[in-house]
Amino acid sequence: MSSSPFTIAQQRTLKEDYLPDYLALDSDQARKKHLNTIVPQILEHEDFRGKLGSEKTEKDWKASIMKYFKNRRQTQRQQQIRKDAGTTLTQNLAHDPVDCIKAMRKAVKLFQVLGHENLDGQSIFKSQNEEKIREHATTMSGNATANFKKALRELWDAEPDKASYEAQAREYWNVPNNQLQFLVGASRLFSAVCEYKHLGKVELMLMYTFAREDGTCDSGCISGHSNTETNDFPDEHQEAYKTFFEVWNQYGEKYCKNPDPSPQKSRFTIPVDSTGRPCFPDLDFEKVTGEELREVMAVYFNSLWLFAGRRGQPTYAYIKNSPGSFFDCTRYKLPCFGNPRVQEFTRSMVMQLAEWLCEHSSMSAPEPLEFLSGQMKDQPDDATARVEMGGTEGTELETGTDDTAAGVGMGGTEGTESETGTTSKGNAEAGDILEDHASVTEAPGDSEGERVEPVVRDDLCSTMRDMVGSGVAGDSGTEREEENVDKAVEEDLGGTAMDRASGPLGDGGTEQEKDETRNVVDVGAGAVGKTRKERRKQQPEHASVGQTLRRSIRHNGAKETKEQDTNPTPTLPSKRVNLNEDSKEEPPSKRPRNTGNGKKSKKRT
DNA sequence: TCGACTGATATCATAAAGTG
DNA sequence: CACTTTATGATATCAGTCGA
Repeated sequence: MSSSPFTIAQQRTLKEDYLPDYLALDSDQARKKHLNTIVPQILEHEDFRGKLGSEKTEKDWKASIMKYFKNRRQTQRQQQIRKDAGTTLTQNLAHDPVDCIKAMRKAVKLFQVLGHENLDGQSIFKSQNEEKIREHATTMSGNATANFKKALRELWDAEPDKASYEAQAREYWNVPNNQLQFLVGASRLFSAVCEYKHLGKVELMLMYTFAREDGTCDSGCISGHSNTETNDFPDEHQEAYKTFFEVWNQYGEKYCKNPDPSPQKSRFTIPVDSTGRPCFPDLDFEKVTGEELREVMAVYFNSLWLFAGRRGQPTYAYIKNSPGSFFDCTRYKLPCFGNPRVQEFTRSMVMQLAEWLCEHSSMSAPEPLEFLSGQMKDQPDDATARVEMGGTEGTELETGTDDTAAGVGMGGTEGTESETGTTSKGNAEAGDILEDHASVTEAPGDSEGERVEPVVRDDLCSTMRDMVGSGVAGDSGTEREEENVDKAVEEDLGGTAMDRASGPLGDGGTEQEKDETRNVVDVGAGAVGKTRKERRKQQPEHASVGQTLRRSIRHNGAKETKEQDTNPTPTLPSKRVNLNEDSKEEPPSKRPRNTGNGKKSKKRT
């Protein structure tokens, strides 16, 4: 019954053209008189005349129209009553302890960005094949809910191309986004803590500085107020804040700034043949150290992997277990295979494989090794696989700003992580993102190769003000713009992940030179990363109210910036509580209370 | 044991129509 | 006209299952 008898256009006409005047009248008599005037007009309106269904007589339609207005009047009245009676109640909702507790719990999860939800190939597979899995589940006996998991397991086990899913999973993993998530979480937590009132009246402000791999720092603050009406400190004391901010920036940069991110060029290069296929370089094994050999090999496989149109990095484990799925075993009889960066792949195995590659996969070889094409084959520009690799790990390969770049989202090699602990490039920063909607004029895409995931969501119900500096601390403090993040660019959430594993040295990926004509791959000769599997993904959450984020993106020492890539990554697997959904949520104070009537949940949008 | 995921169910706001 | 009833949509919550 809630479905309107009128079409969308008719509803719009009623609502926009006629309703305001009707509701503006202040007496029943005036409304009645007005109604008698407008109903005939409406029936003659181009959206209505001849467009009202035959299921009702004209008299009935006239009654429906009148009813529409009367119902609206009734709704207006009830809302007014509610408002009058519950002004304080509404206020209290913002401070509802239960809501606050919930917010805090969610925030805690957010802070556990690194500790939740191992996002792996299977979860990607699940998200992309939900229907298929569901169908499969229905064919099984027993509990449907439980069957979903069984079905998933079965289909996943049977999936021949797990590697591509694994590669995709790696893309959802990067530090900049973790930083954003941290801010979202902090913002929400501050709000919840302040509103919970367990601390009584409270004012909070968190100053932060994040380091970016391109040498810049990203500073800002988060505020929380027990009274949401309270101004942020930076607003109320702009000069003082500006002064403080300068000092803070100096402090933050002192301790957060990363070492020179310039790439370390290697003395080795990965040659590329006329078709763009990377070939194994001719090496003098007498002059190559074991570590260098591993590195060269790793980069070579990365290049080859990308050349095949695959994403991420080679999934060595899967390749090893199912070589036939990844290359033509009849043509290429590798003596052994494994991740050259891990010690489990022994020195002798590395040598064995290197010798084989030198013989069978060099520029002079008739049939150099080639991976079977992956699902990215249709993506342009990846033939040369972003071959510029200044640094060490394959991470450099993914520095392309273009989402179509094959080398997207490569963290460390599978099971590999930088031992430097420094995060990789991909400065798809919250700031960048948020700056978009904060209307900051200064181009924020301050890092190259950044993989900007437009993960802006409106879940940051706080306001975010960016302070974009260009080397002068706090120099733009007055440029703050406040804008409800609800209005923020909301893109595909796919990119909430980030590469965690970074190149051991240099992270030269930031130095990507997109010279498509280059036909060699510079191989960084950095140290081999240690193995450690840490692929995790944070659960997106929404921020709550009552606090403000201010950020300052500092570009000190940043190299030439590139246009931020706004292409969303492949869609992040939709979750029951996903960002999109969450992001639609309004702050408790504004959010309409839960509605529902016991019907089955409909597919969420 | 706990957290995550699922489908099922409960709750509430809203809109259209019915009733006195 | 005011109020009630009915239907629907959206979201929260619950219980069962699985895996770490």
